[in-house]
Amino acid sequence: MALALGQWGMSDLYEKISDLAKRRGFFWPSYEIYGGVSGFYDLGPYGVLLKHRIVDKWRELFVRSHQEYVVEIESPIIAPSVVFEASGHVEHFTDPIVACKQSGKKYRADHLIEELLGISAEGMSLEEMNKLLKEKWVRCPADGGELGEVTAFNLLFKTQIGPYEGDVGYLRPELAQGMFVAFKRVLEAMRNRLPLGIAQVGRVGRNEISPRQAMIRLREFTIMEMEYFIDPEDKEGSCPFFEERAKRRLKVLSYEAKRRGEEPQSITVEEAVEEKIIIDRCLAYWMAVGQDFAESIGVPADMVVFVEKGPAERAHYSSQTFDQTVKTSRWGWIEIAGHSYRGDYDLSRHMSYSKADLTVFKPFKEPVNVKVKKVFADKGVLGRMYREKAPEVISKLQSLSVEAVEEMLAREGKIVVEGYAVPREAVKIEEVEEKVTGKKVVPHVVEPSFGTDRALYVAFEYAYTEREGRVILAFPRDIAPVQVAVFPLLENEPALVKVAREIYKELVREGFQAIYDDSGSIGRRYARADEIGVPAAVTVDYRTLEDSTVTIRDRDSWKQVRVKAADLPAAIRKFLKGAPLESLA
RNA sequence: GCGGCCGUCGUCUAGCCUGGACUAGGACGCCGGCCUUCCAAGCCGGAGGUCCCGGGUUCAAAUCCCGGCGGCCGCACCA
Repeated sequence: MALALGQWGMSDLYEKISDLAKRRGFFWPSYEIYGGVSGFYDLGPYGVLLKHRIVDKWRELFVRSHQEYVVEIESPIIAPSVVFEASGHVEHFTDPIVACKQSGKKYRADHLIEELLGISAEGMSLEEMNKLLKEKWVRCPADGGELGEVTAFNLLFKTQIGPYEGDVGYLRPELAQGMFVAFKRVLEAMRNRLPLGIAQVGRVGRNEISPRQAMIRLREFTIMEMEYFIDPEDKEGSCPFFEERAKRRLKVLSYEAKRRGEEPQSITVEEAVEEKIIIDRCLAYWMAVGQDFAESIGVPADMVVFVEKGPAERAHYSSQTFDQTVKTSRWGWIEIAGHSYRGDYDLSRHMSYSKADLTVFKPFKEPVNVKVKKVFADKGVLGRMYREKAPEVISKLQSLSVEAVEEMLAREGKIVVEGYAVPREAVKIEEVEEKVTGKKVVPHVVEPSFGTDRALYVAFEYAYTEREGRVILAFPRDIAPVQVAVFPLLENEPALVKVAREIYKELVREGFQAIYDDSGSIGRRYARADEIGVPAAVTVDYRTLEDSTVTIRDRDSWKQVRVKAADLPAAIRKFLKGAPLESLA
């Protein structure tokens, strides 16, 4: 069924899909009547249905089937600037740009430096680039005009919150920060246990400089993402379902192998972890779930490759990232997901910016008694010495570490805190026994993040089939936007039409996404249904009037079976779950 | 952002070079009717076009020129 690639010329398939998508109402460029704005796409009636099914598929695989550990939330698409300052996006999610004062042309400052001066601009600050361009008298390559200041073009969409210009807000470029910011609440609601996955489906915006590639690179799109929080000291316990997919095979291309020019290797999840190709068990496990997801939307197993990103290509927060790529006809291997090990970068940053405690208390199996040295102040002595200043001196003193106090006493025979002298006799260091019931840890995060629109396009590519001059969208049955079509054999036979309409209504009542069609010949209607990928077509014929049976026709084989009309909902349900057509009879 | 190619009913396209007879033609699709006992049959009728947008040249512009927008390809970019 999925012979799609290779069957078509390189750009051929894209053209066909693009036409079909517009013609039948799946997707098209937005704002067409005003000339269009690149980077934005509308989903039409069938496109939305298909997207819902793809999202449901993802939700089933990542959330529902792991519901003991993974929950879904929803957070706003606009955040106050501090959130993206903490996340590093305000600083890092930028390109340096410089404009010619004469022509107004804009250039990437780092590119000018690299091309005109032959100096690598990697890691340079804006000031450094600015200084360098001025020192070397770099002029506009187009007209020799003087260049302005180097500024950072930030890919975040900026807005203001409320009527005050100072209250800058940003449209989120990823969902992750919503989960990090809400982490404490969700953790509490889930009774403070790790591992904890927080998932979300939502729209994000990235103000790309020049987006192209139709639905593949958009300025606004939908992401399906999960932040999976784990105890960094308990890698084994962090992935309790690891065995379920330990033997799952993935095609992986490590950064080192890529540099050596090697091909991706087929390897099991277990082996990839043992051989340290994937640095974390959870990362590997969720990659395997990602593999399942790709296959569930119709991508053949060997058309999915996980490609590791190199140190310079990785995002600022990541210590290992794999792009989950899928082969497409026009754009080659495209990324449908990123799988990142984000460590504790995000939570640590939010802790320092917000001052909130985002650690997780990790109880020991049994409380441990530990002997610790503590600094005690003799309040009597200090009280008499410092009077009303005494409480401050005492608290300062006790905030010092035991080591610092011991060191100072040994060296000077007294302690000086913030200019207050504390004599030796006012300080006591004692060893006390304390009961410790656990410790606080900052969780690490594993993040699988999927682009929904890309998944939708990829599903389209692998579904697109031509047979005998007809187009069939052979989506996996359970993601088909419309599930069942109902036809009377002839359109001008009132008895057939009446029964067919009743059956259609019954199927709608039963919760199916169905269409009714009585226009044109029966063959034409089958063809129409094939073109939007309806897996099952029910036909009411003369025999229906005699014995209340109807035929079900399979989109992919064009074969039919006859079933009792009363059994239709159950039969269709079974069929959509993958039962062979013959088993329905 | 740079360079190349391109932009005509819903879709694909003819016309553009060589301006006028274009009331912009066709095919498919769509809608209505007839016919039809299972795979885009046939017949009849119908709807549907800012010829991407703006400006210029001309008596006259889908057609020539300029600018913009959008698309595709290559380079760059894509935490």
